[in-house]
Amino acid sequence: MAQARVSTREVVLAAVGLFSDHGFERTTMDGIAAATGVSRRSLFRRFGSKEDILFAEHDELFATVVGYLDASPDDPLAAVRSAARMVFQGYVRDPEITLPRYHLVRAHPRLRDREVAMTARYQSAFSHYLTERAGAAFSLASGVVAASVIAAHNHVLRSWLREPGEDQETVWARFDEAMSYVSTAARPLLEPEGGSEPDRVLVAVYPSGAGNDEVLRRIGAALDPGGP
Amino acid sequence: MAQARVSTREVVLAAVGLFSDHGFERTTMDGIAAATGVSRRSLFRRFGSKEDILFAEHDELFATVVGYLDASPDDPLAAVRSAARMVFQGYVRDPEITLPRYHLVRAHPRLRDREVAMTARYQSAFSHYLTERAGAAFSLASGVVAASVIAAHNHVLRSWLREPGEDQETVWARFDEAMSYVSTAARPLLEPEGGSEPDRVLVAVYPSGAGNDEVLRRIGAALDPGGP
DNA sequence: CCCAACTCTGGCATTCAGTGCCAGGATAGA
DNA sequence: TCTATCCTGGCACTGAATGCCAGAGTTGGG
Repeated sequence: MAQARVSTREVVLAAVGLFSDHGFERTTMDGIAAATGVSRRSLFRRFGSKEDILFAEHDELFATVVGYLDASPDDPLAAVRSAARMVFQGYVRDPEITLPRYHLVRAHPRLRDREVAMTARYQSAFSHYLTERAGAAFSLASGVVAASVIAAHNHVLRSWLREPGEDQETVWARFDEAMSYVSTAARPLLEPEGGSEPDRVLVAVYPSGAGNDEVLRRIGAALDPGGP
Repeated sequence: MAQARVSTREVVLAAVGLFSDHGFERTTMDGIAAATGVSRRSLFRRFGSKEDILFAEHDELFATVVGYLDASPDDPLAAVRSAARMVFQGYVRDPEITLPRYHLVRAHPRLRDREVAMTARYQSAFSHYLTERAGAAFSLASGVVAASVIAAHNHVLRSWLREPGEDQETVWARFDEAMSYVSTAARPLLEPEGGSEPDRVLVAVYPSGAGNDEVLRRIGAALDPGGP
């Protein structure tokens, strides 16, 4: 009768089902224990808290992502971009958990805070990684870049969570587009070309139809307002 | 014997003292009730939860900031920048609460999550405000800009929390510098100059010593890699 | 094969956050 | 003054979370 150990995933799926059916608050640990065959005491031991059951799978992903970053020595920004892609995939490939969790999170401020804290952990990890690679002088830039990448990630993620039935290719295209958008704007912040100290940043926005000459002309005019 | 109602601030200060002295977990609501003269039941009614006592003052600030944003029709980015300044001032002007809270937050993951959730609320408010003003087409940009402003704010805030004794002018100078840094880079994302649709963004970083000609030359080279 | 050390599990008891209910006192308005 | 309303505090209860202990299963060494 060697009852095989009930897997983490099985418990999470059962709990998510109960939460979705009867609400998070109204679901008790005793209920989850009864539904899974795992004792209440063991649930607390293995997951820590009722909330933690909802995010248990996510924690594994976080560990994976951090491990990936640690092993990525080149092109920190590209590594962070890939890491964000891993996170996004973590959601998309497991809708059975992430979709009901999304609806639960929307309904319960407490769970929302928890979700926010998760993404903040990624942001912090990204920021520290970038600072580590780019140097302490870039800690502000690293923080801003990490925040931007996370914001772009969340932007696309939310659209998928609201419309999960959409074509996978479309979703991924949107993700990559958002990542390109933010990482293009971010790269210069982390890699000033010269080694000289306090560089200046120039940002120009111009119509996509404009030729290089026109772009140069406008920038020249902006740099030298008093000129001819 | 009309016992005057104990103010929110008095309760918060007493609770912060207890938390700091005996730890957050070990401080019970009964203890806070005994220390303040407010009944345990009324504490829950007025603050909602033990955690909420720590962040009660902060909630008022949040309401103020959101009200400020709603009443700021012009130059959304400048308004957000001012809002961030208000938040920063909310911390700096009340070290009696924010400093011990910082140390508590560092020690207890749960409280840290709560703090993170607070700043996420600001970020969300900023993002929505920017999207509202700039148009739905800029929702991604709004999210990125809001995240960047918050990141810069938090960057300076953390340095103050670690070194609260520093000269006020220095602190504020650092704050304004960080805000200039991020808002300079962010403004073009929200305000493409022409009305034409999908503009392109150019970001260049160059040594502060470089003359305008040198800057133009480099940009020209970057725009036309195959050129002479 | 056997015993010992270790690990994992479940049951039990306890603490304490959080909530619903109700009664008493203060206050404002007619 | 009488009444409706609000705020407070006491009481009882649910349920999350933790410590303690005992039993079952597993591993490793002799």
